[in-house]
Amino acid sequence: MPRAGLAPASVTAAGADLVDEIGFDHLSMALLAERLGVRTPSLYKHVTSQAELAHRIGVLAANELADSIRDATQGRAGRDALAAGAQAMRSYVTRHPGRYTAGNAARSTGPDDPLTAALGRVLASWAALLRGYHLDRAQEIHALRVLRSVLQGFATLEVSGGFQIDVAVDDSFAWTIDFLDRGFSTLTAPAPHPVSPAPGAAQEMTG
Amino acid sequence: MPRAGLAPASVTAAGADLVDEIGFDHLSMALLAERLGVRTPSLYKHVTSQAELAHRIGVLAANELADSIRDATQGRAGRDALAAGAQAMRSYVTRHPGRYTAGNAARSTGPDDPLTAALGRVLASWAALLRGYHLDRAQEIHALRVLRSVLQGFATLEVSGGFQIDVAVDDSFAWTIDFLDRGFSTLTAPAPHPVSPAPGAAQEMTG
DNA sequence: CCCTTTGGCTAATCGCCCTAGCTTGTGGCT
DNA sequence: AGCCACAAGCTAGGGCGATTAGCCAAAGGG
Repeated sequence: MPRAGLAPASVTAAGADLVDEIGFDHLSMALLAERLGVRTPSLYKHVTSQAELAHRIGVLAANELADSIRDATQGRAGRDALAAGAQAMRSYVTRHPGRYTAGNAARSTGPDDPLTAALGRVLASWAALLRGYHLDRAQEIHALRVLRSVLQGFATLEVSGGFQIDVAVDDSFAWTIDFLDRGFSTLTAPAPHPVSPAPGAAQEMTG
Repeated sequence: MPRAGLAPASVTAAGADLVDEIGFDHLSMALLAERLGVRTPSLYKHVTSQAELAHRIGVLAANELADSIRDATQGRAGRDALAAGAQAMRSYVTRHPGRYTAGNAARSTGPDDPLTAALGRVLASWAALLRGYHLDRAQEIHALRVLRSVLQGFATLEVSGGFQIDVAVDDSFAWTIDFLDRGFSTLTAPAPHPVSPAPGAAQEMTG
């Protein structure tokens, strides 16, 4: 009987494909084994437990997401970068809902956990993106959290079917990016004393 | 041997308490039975399956959340209402993370499903809250989705430990409400031709 | 060509969801 | 007070999925 030629990475990859098809919470060792043409216990030669498998899928997802965002925002800045990055994330979540869920479910076990680095990459991308808005330090952290909250919430609601009239979801997403961009932009302008507003802000308010 | 005097509602309530303590994904019939001083199969006299139990907990959570938001926003409008409603939700999620997860995991089975009504109540609260900003119809739905996305995302990230420096989470939340309020407020003002900005907006923009 | 390593298999255990069928409180009716 | 129907709890058991133990063969290096 020939061998299947599996490895931790290939098992993880197959698991990632599987959860995207059947949903993260329906992941089972039996199903994955069947998919790989192998008996269930054989998987344990490559992965110590189902929990570890789920964790690996989560790490994979976080890294793929980080790559997507990095690629999408390359060479862009400000509003363009925001739109591209947000769209990249939304598109990734829509195409890989199972992986994304795995990434959310995974919990970092410590600084050496590759998940820590992977999530850090995503976070760094958002932080870099916000740097284009020249916020002061005090607001940066808050803005970052708002951005993460919106994107996470929107993505979660969308894949879980929380938006009933799904016709307009694309519009809502564009509107959301606009909303964020305007919000972040107007943070850079305000001063404690009367000044002439920044051009973008002026157009928003008076025109 | 005396009877335990259980009922569907009391089983659901005990289950809700349980998931808040151990986390929604650790819910088990065995654990709940033990907690109620009863053998596992006895639970099936009151609940048809673990899935149904989880669903009931989700409905309970959605209704409790709707009540909290309604109570918090009573007699308030505009920014006050937004702050109170958002805070009510955040506080509910923080106190009842298991219930909240159950509410998110639950999927409506149809128009007769009480979950549909319960989620509708929450949605209606947010919609009523936004009505105070006098947005045009076209923007209302987008604004509603942004609001839901932010709150859902923030709550999820907070309970899942996604915000590392948890010292400043309260500040970030206040900042977020401010951000939303400013964003929603400036939507009411813009007109296609020069007009004097609304008082609130003017204050924001000019200092 | 042998031998070590290693990936795959079968057999078996454990835990948990759930069903079947018995037993006995409990509340209503006479 | 006594009887009866129903409902709530219990024990026993089936089934499924994760996991472990231990065997056996395939691959690759000497």
